[in-house]
Amino acid sequence: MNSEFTIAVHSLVYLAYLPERMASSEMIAHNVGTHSARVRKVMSGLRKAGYVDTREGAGGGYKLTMDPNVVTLGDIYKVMAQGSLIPSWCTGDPGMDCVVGSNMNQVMFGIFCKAEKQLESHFTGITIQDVLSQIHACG
Amino acid sequence: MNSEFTIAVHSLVYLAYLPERMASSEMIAHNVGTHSARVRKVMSGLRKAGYVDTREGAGGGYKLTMDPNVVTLGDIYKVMAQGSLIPSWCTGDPGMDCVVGSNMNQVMFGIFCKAEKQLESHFTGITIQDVLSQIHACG
DNA sequence: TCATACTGTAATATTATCAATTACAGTTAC
DNA sequence: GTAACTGTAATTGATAATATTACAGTATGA
Repeated sequence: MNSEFTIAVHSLVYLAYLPERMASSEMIAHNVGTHSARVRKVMSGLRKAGYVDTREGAGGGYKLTMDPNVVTLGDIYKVMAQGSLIPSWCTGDPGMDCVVGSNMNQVMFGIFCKAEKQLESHFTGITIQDVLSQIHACG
Repeated sequence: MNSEFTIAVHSLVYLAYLPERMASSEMIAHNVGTHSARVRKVMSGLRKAGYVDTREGAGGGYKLTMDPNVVTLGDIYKVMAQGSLIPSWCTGDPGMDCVVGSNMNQVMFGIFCKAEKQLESHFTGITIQDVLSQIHACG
């Protein structure tokens, strides 16, 4: 699984947790446990998808624009990690003589696609606020 | 996703397809599109789990022992790729001061575990015979 | 207007993971 | 005894993930 998805979720939950709902890449990176450049890349994707606002320059940073009760992990998955379940490595070869060898690729692809849809719908059942609530329940 | 799972499924479907339900690692490797040593490693796991029988020596190879209508991809997943959905890379750090940073790891782990259970149950709904039937339907 | 504090992005290094390859001991059939 | 297999591990090579560095662009405030 793509770790950018996890970083994105963590960042959004962190923003939702902050009273101002705003933080710099440096602050987020420290909370997530990675480097600010990586956070900026992930946040750039979230901005393009409309989940955060960016302000460049001094005092700038990222601000959550969406309602944490509305945005789901499914939304984030679609933006950051869609297709991550399907293996890049495929077996068989369509040019083969054998029915099994020549069609396995296609059949497995179909199976993985369905699996991915189910995974997505699982994530769609969890909002950013849900994650934050679970975190508070940990304490 | 671990490609050993795909190799295992392909191998079992291939065995189920053969009239004798038997083949050497060389034959399987050719059909799958990888090397015999890799096939042997995967088949070794399937043997330990009881899905195939092995015969060493000349004229040996692997033989399907289970009913293709009974063995599911879920069974194979459990043996070959369990846990593959959970990212190895984790965000946050339990020793942190911030509630979010210190608990995110645990919460995300729980979410991924549930996701994995659903994935498993998706695979459990598909038998080796189902895959073979889908392949025949391709022609 | 200049220094400062940010984002955006790309390039490069560094690891980690995955897969191919090789090797060889052990086993069975003939 | 030889040939054809499996079992397993070690090594190499390829690819992907992550960290690091760098710097141009932009806003803020003295």
